Amino acid sequence: MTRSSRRSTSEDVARAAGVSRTTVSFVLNNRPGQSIPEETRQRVLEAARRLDYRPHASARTLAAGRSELVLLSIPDTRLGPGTSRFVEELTTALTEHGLTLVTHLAGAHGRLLPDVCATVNASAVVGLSPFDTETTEALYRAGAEVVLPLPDSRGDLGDAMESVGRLQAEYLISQGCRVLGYAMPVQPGLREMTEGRLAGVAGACATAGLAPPVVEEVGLEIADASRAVVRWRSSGVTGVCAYNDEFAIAVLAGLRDQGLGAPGDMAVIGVDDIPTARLAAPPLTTIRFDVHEAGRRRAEAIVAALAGRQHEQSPDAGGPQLVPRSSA
Amino acid sequence: MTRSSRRSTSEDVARAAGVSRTTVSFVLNNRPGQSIPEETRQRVLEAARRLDYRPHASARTLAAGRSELVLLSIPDTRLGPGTSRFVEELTTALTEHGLTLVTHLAGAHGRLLPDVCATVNASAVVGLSPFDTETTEALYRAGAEVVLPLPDSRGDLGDAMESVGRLQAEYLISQGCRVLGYAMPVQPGLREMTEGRLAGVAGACATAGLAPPVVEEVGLEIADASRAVVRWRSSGVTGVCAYNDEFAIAVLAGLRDQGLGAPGDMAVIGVDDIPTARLAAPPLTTIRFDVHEAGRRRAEAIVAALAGRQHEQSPDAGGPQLVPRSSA
DNA sequence: GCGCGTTACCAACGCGCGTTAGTAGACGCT
DNA sequence: AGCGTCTACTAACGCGCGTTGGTAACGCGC
Repeated sequence: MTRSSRRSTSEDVARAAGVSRTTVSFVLNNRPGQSIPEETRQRVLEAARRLDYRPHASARTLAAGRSELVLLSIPDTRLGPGTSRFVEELTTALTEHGLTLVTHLAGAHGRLLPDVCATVNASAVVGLSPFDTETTEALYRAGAEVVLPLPDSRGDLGDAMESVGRLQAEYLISQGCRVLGYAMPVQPGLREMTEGRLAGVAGACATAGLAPPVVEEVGLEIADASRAVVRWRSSGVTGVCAYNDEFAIAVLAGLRDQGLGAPGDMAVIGVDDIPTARLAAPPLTTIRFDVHEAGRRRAEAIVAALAGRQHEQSPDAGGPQLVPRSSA
Repeated sequence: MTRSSRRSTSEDVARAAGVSRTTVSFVLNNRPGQSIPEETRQRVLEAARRLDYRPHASARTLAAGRSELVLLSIPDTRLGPGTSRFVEELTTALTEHGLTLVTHLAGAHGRLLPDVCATVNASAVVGLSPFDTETTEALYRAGAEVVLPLPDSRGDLGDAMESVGRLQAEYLISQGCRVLGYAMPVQPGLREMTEGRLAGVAGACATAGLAPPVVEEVGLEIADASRAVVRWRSSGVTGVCAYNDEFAIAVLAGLRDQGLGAPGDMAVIGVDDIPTARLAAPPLTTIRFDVHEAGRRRAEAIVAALAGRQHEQSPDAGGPQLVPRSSA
């Protein structure tokens, strides 16, 4: 395990190529407006390759005054499968633009977001849901150039959430449900998303001339879900939109616990299309949205903002899709 | 959104406190062996607080020659719920030591690990399973001081995997199963973990004087699992250890598809205790391990290694635990 | 031969910080 | 008074890089 001396610097490359450090910098960042003959250029590139040279991020950041780090803040509430995949996509999409994603789990024990932003010196900070004004201010003060989504804008994610809820409800209604229920997580912290989705459901009900959905808080326990089912039944609910697949599966378990079945006694629809959704009894009807697409778009918004450009969101390409199975 | 001028530097603090930058540095890093009167010390701290000063990470890294960034490499294979939580724990544990975790999803499209290591200038690189010698070399060359786990050592995770498998098998055997099956994911990339766990299961069988487990590849599809169930039945298998809860739930679905049930026709046991495990039909017996503990221990190993100390692993505190429910 | 434009390059500054070497002043002892 | 020691600081260097403001060499027209 020869921990070989030290990494090579642009100085080393310059020496090896027989040019100055400046020239090396010009070549490697292929700076426009410089006249560098092909021969020299090749010599530098070759030397860099041979020495396995990689610019020192901190030095570059310090000199250039901006880093290529993007900080993603995720609420501490156990990140669900949907979020994981989104992070995954965002990471690769940003990588393609030369940016590196650092994810930070915001929570009680961890450091505060602006602190982290300052210590990693991120040039952009991204969240899943909009930051409040105070935090946004603090982030700018901590050195962030770009903060997304901003307090006012709901962010594409917010809108997406609403259309997800709408899609759920519309499908249940199309299947003949006249009274809908909504399975809402007991955990706080998901509120942002929850509210968006619930709003979508309520909207669809209103549009169809139905009463607003009967909201019940549900935990990921059979007993919990079972009680919720009882209450829904007594309210005449025949179709339930769940916050996500995990809660939908809980509702399914609750139904089983009551000796009932989906969709016969109550239709159930989730969100996310997690791997086990198709394995549920009965296989879960759900909403999938193209995280790949979402991650890519978010990444582009970040890149655009960093470049100072205004990024016009491409109009809802790759929106949420219904995945009909047997639970609704 | 007043993007207020610029972040304050130690120079600003020095000016505000009426001392030199050196003194500020001494105070804030409370460097030992310096005699700084309490009065001055307070003046500096107060000024720093008032100016909302936070040292510039890149500058500090550049000067000190080492960063406080730890890079975690995760295989591209969709990170399961277990991994997510581990990352979560590791993040908070490292944060407590003043280190920041950057997670990188290694995969086909992304940049290579040593590249990323160099660009974020990580001082430690951690993986879930040991890196090969070549990669390790490259990481050291990319500037990493600490690479963990090293090629030779299996790492605590490897050992943990084996004991997980053993625990699964021992429980099924204690429940009266004489021929065991193993549900192995079709995806490659999980191989490391899979093999560890399978080895544990095989070991337990051998110890009990039973034949080695009947391995079947399973995908997360009902049809797939159903076929595996048929094959296991024809091999006389009465208990199945699944790679993790998701695959266990698949097996459960496969049993249902064949009109069979657990544990009557075939006992099933998973790993991870994911949220939906208790919601499965029947509720899934599984193995939970204390990720909290694991993350903390890993973090301590990293910190110790960075400090140049040898870290003797505390002997398997917080090992895997059986969570008996009804599927086995 | 001189002036001018172009090409090919480089010295040197500064980013914000940690750190080393050193200094000015107070104090005690001979 | 002179010397040493301790306290309380500070000037200045260098980390590796991007970038500005040059300069030296060369060709070309007159």
